[in-house]
Amino acid sequence: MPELPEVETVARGLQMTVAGRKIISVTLGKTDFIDNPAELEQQLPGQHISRIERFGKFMLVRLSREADGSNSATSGDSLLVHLGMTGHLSPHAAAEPFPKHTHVRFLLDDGRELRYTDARRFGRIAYLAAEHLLKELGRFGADPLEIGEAEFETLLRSHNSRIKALLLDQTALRGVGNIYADESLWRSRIHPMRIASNLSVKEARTLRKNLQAVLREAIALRGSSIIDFLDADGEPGEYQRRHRAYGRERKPCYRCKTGIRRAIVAGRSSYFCPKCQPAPRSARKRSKRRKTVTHRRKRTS
DNA sequence: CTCGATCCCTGGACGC
DNA sequence: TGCGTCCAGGGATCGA
Repeated sequence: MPELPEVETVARGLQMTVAGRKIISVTLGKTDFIDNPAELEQQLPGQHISRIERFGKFMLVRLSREADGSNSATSGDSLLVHLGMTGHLSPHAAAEPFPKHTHVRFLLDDGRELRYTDARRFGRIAYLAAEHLLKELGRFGADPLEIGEAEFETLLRSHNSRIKALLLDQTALRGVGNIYADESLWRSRIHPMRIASNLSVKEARTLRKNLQAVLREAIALRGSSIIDFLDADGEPGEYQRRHRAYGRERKPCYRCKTGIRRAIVAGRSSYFCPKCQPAPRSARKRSKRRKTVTHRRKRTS
């Protein structure tokens, strides 16, 4: 499940291996996850890949009509690529047979093919001219690695949603997904159902620090390989070995040995330590009768 | 504004 | 061995 660290890893790999190459042709398979497939076929051949960067969970393939994309002669057009859950983008020898679920093949001028494979097709590819790109990118929130303390504080204060939901909201912060949300909350001892605006100043600082630390450490280890994430060289990441909460249901908390719990928050599995990350009152089972019946009973299970 | 539900999609795990 | 069922989850969308 590619989140910020995994996408960063792939983008860096591609920057090393395919930046500067010219796209000769484009071959499409299934296109229901592509915004404008015909435009890919029309616009891409002849353009150069000037640079590959990460933007949230997107990869941004910057294109140029010139061989040297170093200056602003770049067309400004870009390919926006989201890996969804199971997307892969990596170069291969063009002669190598391509696997099932290979939906886009960019033939490069050095005999290789940049291939996009995605079994579930939860990903997205869009060819965007400069103006549309800016508009598209404008929908997203701050980069979690760049956001400052004051801005983070303001963000939390202005949302009454659960902190987990806020972390996952790409229009609030771009790039955080389920794994790193849970990991940063565990480190910060904050329950995923806490209301963002209710966090103390100290908690907000702690959370921002831990979120950034988790993301940086994960990038250094080339991401987490949970299901089938592989970097651009086809190598798995190592960060899954460092997970302290995510995927550890019933396993002992690394701090207090209490069994890690799993609950659905913001529609996603959320893992947390019930002792280190105390639940807010608002997280108690919501009953439609709660307004009138204020009884409390012993915790069940 | 915020929530949950639903859908998209396929493969892997699991039970029988 | 094979089949049915459930689950994973990023994101869009819709109704409450």
